[in-house]
Amino acid sequence: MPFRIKIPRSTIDRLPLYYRCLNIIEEHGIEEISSQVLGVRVGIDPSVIRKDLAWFGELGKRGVGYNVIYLKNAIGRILGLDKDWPFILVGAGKLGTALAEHNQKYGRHFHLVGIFDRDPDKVGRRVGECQVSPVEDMAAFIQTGDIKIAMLAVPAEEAQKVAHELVKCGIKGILSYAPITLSVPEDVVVYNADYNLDLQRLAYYLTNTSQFSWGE
Amino acid sequence: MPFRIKIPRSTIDRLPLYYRCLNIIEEHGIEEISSQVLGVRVGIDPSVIRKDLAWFGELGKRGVGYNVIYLKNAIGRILGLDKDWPFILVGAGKLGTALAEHNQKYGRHFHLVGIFDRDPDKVGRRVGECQVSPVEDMAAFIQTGDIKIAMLAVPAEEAQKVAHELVKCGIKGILSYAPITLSVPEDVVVYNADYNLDLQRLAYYLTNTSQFSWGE
DNA sequence: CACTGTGAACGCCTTCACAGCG
DNA sequence: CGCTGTGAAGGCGTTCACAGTG
Repeated sequence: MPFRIKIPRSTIDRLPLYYRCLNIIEEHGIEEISSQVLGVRVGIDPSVIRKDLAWFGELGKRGVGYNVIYLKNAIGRILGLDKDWPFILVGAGKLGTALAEHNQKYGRHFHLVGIFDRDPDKVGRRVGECQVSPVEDMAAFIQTGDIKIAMLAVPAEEAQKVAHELVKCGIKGILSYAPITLSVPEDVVVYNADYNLDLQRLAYYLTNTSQFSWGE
Repeated sequence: MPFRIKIPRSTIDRLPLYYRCLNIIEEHGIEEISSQVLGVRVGIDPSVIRKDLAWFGELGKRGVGYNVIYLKNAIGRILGLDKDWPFILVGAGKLGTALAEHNQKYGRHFHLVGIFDRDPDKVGRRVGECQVSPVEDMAAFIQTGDIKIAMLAVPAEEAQKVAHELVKCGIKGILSYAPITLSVPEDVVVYNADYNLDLQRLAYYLTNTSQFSWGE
């Protein structure tokens, strides 16, 4: 159910924050929540929340607030979390390995189904619930499995080449831990998870000590 | 050298992208670069780059472009990378451990100087170049070392409590891998590195296949 | 002549205030 | 009466076009 109108990117970026928060609120057994209270929890202005949600219809009840479970599910559907997203990991180094094992705990809607590495020493190793496969098998795997998402945790030098190959195989979304800007076609989405970027942004705010600012 | 005027957050968010790119360009031995060419490399519109840089003075030469090394250093200074940033890691689980070991390779301006964990089994273990210390030692360590940055890689349940403690000890910037929204005072900056957020945002764009969008 | 620096126009997100409903 | 949904106002970053300069 793609949406006709163009939703602001900033809205989309916030939806996962709401979603994450609603999960916790649900666990607390709370059934209704106002944009006010939710706002405090996620650190976002209530009117922003209402505007964000309004893009997708009337999700709340006037005079009452939002039903926690209903809203959570609605946002889930909007984000596309009503289906399962298989994804692969390229690069089974230290970071890649950790990501793979870490994933077990959290990913409810995202399932790591394959790990690939160039290094023959790593191939065959068991990492989390997968076994590392040689990159040569990657293309076929992506295509037969209809995989759309890839995590990229290879060294800078290889990242662009790998990204290019991923795209060629049909990958449409890349979460990249590589410390370079990837060049990809317009219909492919890249998110940058290189944490040095965030550290540097932190450094800026700590250096220029105004009373900024707030996360995400 | 804090800046008087309020620089747009979006500008600050892009500076590390420029910086990262300029490092690579420098390695290629290129000496001058135009906003045009840099724009292609970082995937950002040239006029945005010029506007961003203009906040900090006249960094380029009209008719010529930007001197790569000079610009790199200028951005480095702006971000506060002319000094070293020691930081600590809290949480020596799978992810924390990987981050610690990964850090060796990249961090030029950020140095991991301490790792803390509650679990006695993990305390004493060697991770990267540090040894895991008990959380009880954390407060003293932060204060005597005048540490300002912390990476947070503890389970969701503990994250808020730990964050609170970090702030109390004088931490001003947190890079959080915990899957919750941290509540911190206004003068503390939090960046969210929980990759489930990014995966969900990816899922949105893949579900609502317009010809969006672009990374970072 | 090439490319930066910049004021002005534009467009978009956020803020605000209140109308609409339960 | 409380809180959402929403049009209108405002603020802010981006885009544009060109003046400025080596």
